[in-house]
Amino acid sequence: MSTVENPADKTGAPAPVGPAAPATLHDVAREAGVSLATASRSLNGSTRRVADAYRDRVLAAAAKLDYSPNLSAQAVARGSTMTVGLVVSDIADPYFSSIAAGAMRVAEESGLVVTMAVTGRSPERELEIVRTLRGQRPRIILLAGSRSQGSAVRDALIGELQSFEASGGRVVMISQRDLPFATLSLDNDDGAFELATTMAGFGYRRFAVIAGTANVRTSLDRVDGFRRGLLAAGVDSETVVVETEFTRDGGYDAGRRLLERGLDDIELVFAVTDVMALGAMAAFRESGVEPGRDIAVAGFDDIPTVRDVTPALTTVRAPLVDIGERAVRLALGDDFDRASVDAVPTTVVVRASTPRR
Amino acid sequence: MSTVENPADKTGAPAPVGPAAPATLHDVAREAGVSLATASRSLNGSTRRVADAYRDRVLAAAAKLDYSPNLSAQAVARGSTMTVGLVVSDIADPYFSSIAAGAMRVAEESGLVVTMAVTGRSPERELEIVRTLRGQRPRIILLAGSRSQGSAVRDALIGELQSFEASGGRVVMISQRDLPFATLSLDNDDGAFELATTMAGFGYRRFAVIAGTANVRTSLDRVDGFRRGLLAAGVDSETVVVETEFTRDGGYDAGRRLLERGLDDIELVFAVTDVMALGAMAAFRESGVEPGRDIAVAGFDDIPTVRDVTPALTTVRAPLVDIGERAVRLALGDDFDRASVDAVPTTVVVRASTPRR
DNA sequence: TAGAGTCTGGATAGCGCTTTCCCAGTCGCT
DNA sequence: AGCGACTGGGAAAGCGCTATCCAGACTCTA
Repeated sequence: MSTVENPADKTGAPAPVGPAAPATLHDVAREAGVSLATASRSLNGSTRRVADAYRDRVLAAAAKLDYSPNLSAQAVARGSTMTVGLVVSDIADPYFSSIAAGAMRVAEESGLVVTMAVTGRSPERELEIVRTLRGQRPRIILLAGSRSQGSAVRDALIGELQSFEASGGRVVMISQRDLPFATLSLDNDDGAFELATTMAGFGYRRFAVIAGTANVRTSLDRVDGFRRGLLAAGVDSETVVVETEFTRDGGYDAGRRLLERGLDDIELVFAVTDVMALGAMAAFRESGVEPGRDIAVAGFDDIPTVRDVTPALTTVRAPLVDIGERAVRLALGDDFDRASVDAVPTTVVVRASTPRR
Repeated sequence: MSTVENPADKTGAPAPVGPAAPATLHDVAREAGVSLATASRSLNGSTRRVADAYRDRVLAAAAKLDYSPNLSAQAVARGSTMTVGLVVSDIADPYFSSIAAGAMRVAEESGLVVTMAVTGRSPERELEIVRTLRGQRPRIILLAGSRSQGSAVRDALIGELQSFEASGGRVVMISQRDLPFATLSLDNDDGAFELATTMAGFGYRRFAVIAGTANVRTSLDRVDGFRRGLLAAGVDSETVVVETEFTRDGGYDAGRRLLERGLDDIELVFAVTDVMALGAMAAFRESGVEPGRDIAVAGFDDIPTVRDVTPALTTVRAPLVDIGERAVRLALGDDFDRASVDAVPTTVVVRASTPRR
């Protein structure tokens, strides 16, 4: 904002007009012929009343000068901001964008500004992001899709977040329930359990699971829940597990690996996320194995698109938007408890990809 | 950040320990036994050198106190920020989340912090968002999916953005090319044109178009381009146009309306966005009209999921992530031209939803 | 050995805003 | 008339930080 200011320029040549600095509150006050204090009080709801005559003059001056209060300056003066930091793994992933949509909705509703960052699933990047986020002094930091099992980076992240909390910030983790912060998690275990029993009830007996990499809690919980469900349903056959990336292409890749291995002894493939299931279905179909007919497929999350694919995907519905909303409401609550662990219930949604046998 | 500070409390009762204010640079300087200036110089790359002995002491003190620079204060002192404001219609929509992903990637690459806001497709909301965004004094404001044809709100929006530019900010519009700002648009017209001629080449002669509401430029361009293409290909039959919301459900609704009207004289339905096409396909299928067999369907954008639906959707590929990246690169460029209008080329992608006749 | 440069710390004046604190004016009472 | 209790404007002290300016300590050259 370096303004070229050269009142002594008498050359007649047009002064190189740099960007004019935006009007300050001072400018408004001068224009209105009132003090700084009065201008400030008029333009934001302070506790103090301002006589209408004065206020109108200030408002008019502000409009005339196109005044826009400098939020950074306000933050400094007030010692607090109206910001919430949202960090997700990948905003193009419907899982995260749905959560983000919910979070942003209630944040904006509450007059909060959302600053968002993407980790690309890198713990180092996540740490770095939280560091700079902390510099913003947000009211809330929301972490969705965090991951980092017992590493130095993880400890640093925890430390960073704890410092943040120590200075009055609030952090909410979404679906990473083994970090020492308020957590809003899906009922991954139960959802997968119920999916398994339901599928067993449909007559399926032999399963494969497409899982995420082992350091991701969400994946572990879903796999475990599924296994428990099978056990509970009396399924005793071995379940094949394939590990892969948490993306559509990861699922595709896992699908290919299953194909190579041979699908003869597998009746149903459970992918721990819908996007992975989608990828796997694509791989199957590409090889002439028709999902829903030759092999059943189920996912988890119920992202919007899975009802529009063919066959429509059986999955476990996670109220993603709702989770985003709840996360910020939780953080905003008067009775915020930094140790609370809420699990949002999930429900099995049966669709055409898993016909009864 | 109201800290309870009561050193005189001798009651023995544990002082109600409010959140401790985060360490300030002042604290660090004191801890390190140096001046504020030296501390500041050590902790950010200032032009001035500071002797290693001093710097190390400062760094150690900062680490010990868990210091995190207050970005707002820096912004105020420096008179500039490292922020970019990104406003989209709906972050859960893959169209926008892809653009956002691209934009965020290069923003973070450049050390910029992204603050994002969602308009929900409301012009009023958009205006309000831009107002508060301006208060952040971001370096850049990126508007994706803006809409507002000739209203008072539109004028206010333009005014707001112009004030922003006047004070050195940069604004880039994505795919809303008739606002007086630098614009990065898709080659909507050409893409639709080519889709039309390709489809005519496949033997289709009778078309329906699912369009967005009339005040959205992108929709208009796509419809016009499609019409021009048909004309150029010598198609002379009347094209049915249905207007609807820019969402999956809007598409579904339009599909239903087409079904009610009767599909006998229609061979191919072109929806101006993929999400709308997806909705329409769902409606068709629900009524026993099989897309790709009983009726051809084509979309626009090539969002990730459309290759995974069945039949895979013929569409016009828009390099969405790329657009997001280019938008912020454009804004960051030394040779930024606030009047530039770039159109990103699109390519027709033929898939199973539009078999040759 | 002076005089002119360089370095590099420290003091300090802001940045744009909020929020005490002070004070003059007005009101309602006795 | 006299006096406490409001009201509401203005001066000014910060908020946490940067950047300018100054001063002392060195290093060079002539």
